[in-house]
Amino acid sequence: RTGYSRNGKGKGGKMKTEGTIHIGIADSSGIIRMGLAAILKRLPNWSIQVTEVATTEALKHCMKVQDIDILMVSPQFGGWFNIREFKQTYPLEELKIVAIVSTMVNENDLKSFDENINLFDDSNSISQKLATIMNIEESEESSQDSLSQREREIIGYVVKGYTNKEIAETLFLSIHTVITHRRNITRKLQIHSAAGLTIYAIVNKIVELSEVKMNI
Amino acid sequence: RTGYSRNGKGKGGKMKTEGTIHIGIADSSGIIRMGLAAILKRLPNWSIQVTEVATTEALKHCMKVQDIDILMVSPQFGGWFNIREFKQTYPLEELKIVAIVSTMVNENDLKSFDENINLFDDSNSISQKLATIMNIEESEESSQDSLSQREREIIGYVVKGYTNKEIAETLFLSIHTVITHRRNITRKLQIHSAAGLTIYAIVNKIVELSEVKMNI
DNA sequence: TACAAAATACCCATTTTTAGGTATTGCACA
DNA sequence: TGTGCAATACCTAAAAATGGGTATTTTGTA
Repeated sequence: RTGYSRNGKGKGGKMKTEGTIHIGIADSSGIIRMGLAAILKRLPNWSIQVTEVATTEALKHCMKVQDIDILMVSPQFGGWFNIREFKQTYPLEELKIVAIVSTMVNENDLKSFDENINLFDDSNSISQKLATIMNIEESEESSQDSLSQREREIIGYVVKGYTNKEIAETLFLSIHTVITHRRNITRKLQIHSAAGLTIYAIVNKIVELSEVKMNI
Repeated sequence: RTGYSRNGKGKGGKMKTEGTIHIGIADSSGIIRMGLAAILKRLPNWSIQVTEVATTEALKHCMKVQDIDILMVSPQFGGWFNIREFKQTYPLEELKIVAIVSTMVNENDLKSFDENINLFDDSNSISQKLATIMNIEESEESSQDSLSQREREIIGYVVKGYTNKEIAETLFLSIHTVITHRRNITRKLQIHSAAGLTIYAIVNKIVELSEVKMNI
C-alpha cells in the first residue's frame, strides 16, 4: 500500500524521509479541518498529504479509494465515531487513528485512539505526536458505553418532539420498548432531560439543525 | 449601511475602503486561526484580507500598524479578553468584534461582542454572520414573536434541562408562575415539546450552543 | 456452541408536564 | 382614564416521562 514504510519498531531515527504520509481528516467542523490541514502541510521535516472529509459517506469513499496512513477524526464524527466498528470494516493494521479533541469528550472515548490532538496543540506538539504514533505498535480495545443504533434512532425522534407513544407508533414498537430505550440512553449519557438530549444530538450531529427546524 | 459589498456592488459607505475587508484573528489555537483564515479567504462574494495574531503583544502591534475592520477573537484570548478595556484603548467606532467560540463560554461574556462564530459554523453560516455585522444600522427589532423578556428567560432554563420546579426555585417564583409562563410560550410559538423549544432557542439565539453544552 | 449485547416487552410507583380554567397587581400607552 | 399586556399565583385533571425491577428473543462474535 502506501509508500511510507513503518520500518519496524523503535527506530529512534528521524521520522519520515521515507516518503509521504497520507493523513485523512474527518471532522464536521470546517474550521478545524482546514486549520489542522494547514498546520500538517507546513510541518517541517514531514512530507504530508492531507485528505479532508466532512461526512461519514465521504469517509467511506475516502477509505475505499485512498491509502490512508493516519486517520484524524473527531470522536463525535457522524454522531459518534465507532472506532471498533471502523477497525473491523477496515482491518488495516498499519492504520493509526488519532482523536481530534475540540469539545468535551469522555475520557473513555479517547482510550481506543492511538493518540489525541487537541485544539491548542501547536506545530511542535503535533509534530511530536506524529513521531510517536508512527513508532508504536499495538492498541487495545476498551469497551465504551456507546449508544446502539436503535438508541440513536430513538434520540432522533425525541429531538423532533415526538412523544414516546408517537415514537412507538412510528417504529411499530411497544411504548414499553421505547421507554426502555430511553432509560438506557439516560443511563449511558447521564442526560435526564429532553432539552439536554436535544443539545447532545445537535452537538454530536445525530440530527442536523436544519433538518429539525421544520418540525418544531 | 456599510460600504462593504458582496458581489462588489458597494455604495458609498462610512467605512474606510470599499471592497476588501481586513479581518484580524486573535486566538491562541493555531488550528483555529489557520482554519478560520482559510475559510474566510475562500468565501465567495467576499474579498477578505486576514491577519493572524497568537498573543496579546502581537494583537497590540497589529492594532497599531494595521487597519482592522473586524477583529475575531477568542473570549479566552490572553487568559480573558477584556473587550471593554480593548474598546477604550482603541476607540474605533467602526471596528466590529466577533467572538470565536470554541469551548465553553459564559453567556455574559458573549454579550459585549457584535457577533459569535463557533467551530461548527460552515462557510454559509460565517458568510451570513459577516453580512449581518457589516449591516447593523437599522437592525431594530422586527417585532419579536411577542415573547416577553421573562418568557425568554424561562426558555433559557428549559433548554438547560431545568424542571419547572427547579426554574421556580432559581427565579424565586411559584411553580405555578413558571407553568403559566411555559403555557404562554407554548401558545405563542405553538411548540409543544422541550426538544422543539430547545431547537427554537438555538435557532433564535436565545441561548448559545456553546453555553449549554456544559449543562447536559 | 456458548456467551454478550441489543432489541424487545411488561410490571410497578412517582414525578413532571401539559392543558384548561380563573384572578390580582402593576405598568405603559392612547 | 380605561384598555391591554406582562408577571404573578392558584385549581383541577389528564397525559407523559422517569426510575426501578424483570424477562424473552435475536444477533453477532469469541
